[in-house]
Amino acid sequence: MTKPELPTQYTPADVETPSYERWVSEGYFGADPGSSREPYSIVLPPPNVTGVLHMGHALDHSIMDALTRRSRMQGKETLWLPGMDHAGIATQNVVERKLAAEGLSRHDLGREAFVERVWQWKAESGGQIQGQMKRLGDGVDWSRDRFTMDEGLSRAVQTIFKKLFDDGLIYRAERIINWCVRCHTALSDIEVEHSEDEGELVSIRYGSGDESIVVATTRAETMLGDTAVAVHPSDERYSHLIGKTVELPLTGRRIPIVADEHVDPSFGTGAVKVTPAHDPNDFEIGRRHSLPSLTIMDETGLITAHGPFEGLDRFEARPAVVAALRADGRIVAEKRPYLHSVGHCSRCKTVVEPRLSLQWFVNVQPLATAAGDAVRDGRTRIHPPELAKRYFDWVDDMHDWCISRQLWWGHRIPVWYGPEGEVVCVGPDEEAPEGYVQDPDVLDTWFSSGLWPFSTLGWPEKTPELERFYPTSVLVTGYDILFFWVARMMMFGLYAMDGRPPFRVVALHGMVRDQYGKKMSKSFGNVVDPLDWIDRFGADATRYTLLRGANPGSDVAVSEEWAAGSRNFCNKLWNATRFALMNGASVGSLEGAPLTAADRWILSRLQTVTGQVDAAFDDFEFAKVSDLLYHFAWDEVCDWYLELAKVQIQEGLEHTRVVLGHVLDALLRLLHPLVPFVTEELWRAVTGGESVVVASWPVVDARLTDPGAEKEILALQELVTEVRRFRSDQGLKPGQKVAARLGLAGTMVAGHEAAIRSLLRLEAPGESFNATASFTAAGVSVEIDTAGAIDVVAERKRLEKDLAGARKEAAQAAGKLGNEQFLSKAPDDVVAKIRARAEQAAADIARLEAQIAALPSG
RNA sequence: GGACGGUUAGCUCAGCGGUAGAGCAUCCGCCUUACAAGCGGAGGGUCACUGGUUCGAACCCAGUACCGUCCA
Repeated sequence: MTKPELPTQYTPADVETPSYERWVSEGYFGADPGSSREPYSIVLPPPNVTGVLHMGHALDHSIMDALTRRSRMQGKETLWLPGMDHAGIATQNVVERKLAAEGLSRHDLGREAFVERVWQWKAESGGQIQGQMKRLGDGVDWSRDRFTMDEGLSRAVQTIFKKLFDDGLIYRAERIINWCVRCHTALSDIEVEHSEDEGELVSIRYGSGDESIVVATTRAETMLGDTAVAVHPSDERYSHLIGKTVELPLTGRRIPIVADEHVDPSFGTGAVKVTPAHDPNDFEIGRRHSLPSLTIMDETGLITAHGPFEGLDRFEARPAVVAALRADGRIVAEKRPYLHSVGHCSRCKTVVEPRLSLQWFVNVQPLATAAGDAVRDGRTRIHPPELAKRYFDWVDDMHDWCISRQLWWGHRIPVWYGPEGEVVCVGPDEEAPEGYVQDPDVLDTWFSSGLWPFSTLGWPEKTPELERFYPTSVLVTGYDILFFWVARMMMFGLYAMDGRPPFRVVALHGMVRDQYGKKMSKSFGNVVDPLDWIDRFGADATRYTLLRGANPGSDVAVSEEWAAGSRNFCNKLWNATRFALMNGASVGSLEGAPLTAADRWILSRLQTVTGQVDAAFDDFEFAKVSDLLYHFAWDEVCDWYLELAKVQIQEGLEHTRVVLGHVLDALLRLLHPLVPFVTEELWRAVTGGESVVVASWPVVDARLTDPGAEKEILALQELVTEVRRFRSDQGLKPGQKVAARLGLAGTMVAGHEAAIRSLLRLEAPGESFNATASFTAAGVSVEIDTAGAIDVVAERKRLEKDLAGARKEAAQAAGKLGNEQFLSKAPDDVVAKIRARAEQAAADIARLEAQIAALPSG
């Protein structure tokens, strides 16, 4: 077949989109549950329907793509299943903002029309990330694309809700929950982000005279809702007050002083105000002492009742209350600014308000225990294992999960209320009784994404997909969401699938950071857009940059320079292949070919590298995989073998073309999972094959391992490097040819004269040959006619540096060998190694001293 | 306050008991017919600190300091 002439530079934009489209249209990424091959499956952590691709996704996806592409090449029936979640709060916010621009609120539309609007938004502008995933090259099975609000997945949600409800694991209760006054909804603990913020600490005197007590608070306005003051029962300072009442300032109410074990007597004054309706700890104290709960704030954060404060926002009420207390002489101390931990809504960053509210909860205790046990007994392996402790810390101390959200976009809670207060949970295909009204709330988005590993495979139906691909082989995600999302999938998976966990392995990666290891943030201005890199450097370079830094569980620092470096690497592959093709490289049988030492060396190295790459892949060591292949490709294939091959081709060794083809074929296949586009282009050119996507993964051929050839080429490299150093020190231009006499007879590199002369640009000595410099390198005596006086100073410097190195070496070795303890206690092979080193050093010293002595003076 | 991780070349990181490594950056020299997105060469580190274990410690142990992350 004819092979296309390649341009001198790789242009990713020319090949990426057509390649991707061809892969999809050929159906390479489709998974067949009916196949008899070994299954391998990964579900994509569903991005938000509102989301766009960021570097975190790019890393996550590059890893999954590398794993599934390799698995596919290994002949496994590989499923990588894509999809999105409906992102309740985020999506509702987006659509509400659009409505606001039209001067409308969701209430103007009503629930049904609003939800219709959200679907319309999704159809028009949701899921941008899917197009971006294609740019990155994600080999997902698009025919199995799922969305958490789809009919099937909604059915899964309703099914598991009903099951949990019937098992008594879902209940409704009035509790203190995290309330976002902007999103107007409850949040679970994990949707709250804590930060150290500046606030104030105000100490307030309650009561008067002997019967007064000082409490401190950072939320002064909540005193309006206080229903007690609590002290520790054994705190002698206050024992006389326990059981009495004090007057609550500004309100005229009298509130009791109660004794509670949970009060820390060493904190502040040792007395705490108790606001059961607005603080989780106070709520518990209130429960223990049967205190009333007074709600003093509405759901938008405005103070309700209490005279002058009515209608004030909580942050306006705070100074107003403090001012009123001050006027009343109640303020004992004020600390401002006062640093303390404040919770914020993870979606909109508004300060979260603890609020007493009637909500639905999952009793997680039995589920969390099972989730912990699955990892403890090894059914699911967390990688790297150090992170398992964090997982245990989380699942072993999990609080009940608040799952109701006061939103319209999401899975509506399948609970209906009857006219007499009846409560029924309605399963799929069931009808609520006539006259019943459905709960208005929807479920937390995590409730549906917690079902992802099996709802996407068709659960609750017993589908072939579920049978074949569950449990999934590996979950790839960042360690930052190990606690909530992973734990939730584990809980639901074990619960729904008869104790079978959803993944065999959880492989965790870190966060993507900038070149100084700083977190990427909009406010810091160091955010890199992966699409910008894909445009400028190519998808392969973007992926390679991320994978090259991806050590298990640790963060990845990236910069533009490294992306450029990755692009350069792709270009190197391009040009190496171009060279090979220009020289007729092709795949074929090596059987019976007159392989040279160089051929046997590169083939041997290929086996070693293949084995190392496999091991690293199996351990999710993507940085190592990348590094191994980078060095093999660049340093060994390009820098050495191609140069040696030039000589062989010139000598008419035809089989060299096959060796070139063989090595490139394997190298490109090994690299394909990391850099799919450039390898596809080149592999097709070299082999004429259909696609590297469906090519087989290289396997180690132990027969090609050749330690003898490796040693021989190592010696050759040593010699060439030494002579290059001499040339460089002597200011001989790389391209400048000089005459040299080489004492190769009897050395390990005796058969490589042509290669040595070619690599070093050394001509055979002519009649006028006059050695102006001579030295020994790798056991070979080298005499060079530099066609003029040599730079004696440079030469002396070079030799003396080597001599100093050899002397240091000799001293170190002698030190060890002179130590009785070392000789008697160190293993024999170590002692032998040191002895050999001492002998080598001694020989080097003698040789170098002689060379220095032989230098012309001056 | 608790837990975990980190501290190795200018930057980002490997190495985890037997001669300190890589990429990028730096310096010098080269357009040598695959590649200047390249080629050849060079410089650069009391492996945070203090003790301990060991014939031998960047590596194991203890403590200290600083940084980071999560939880409270």
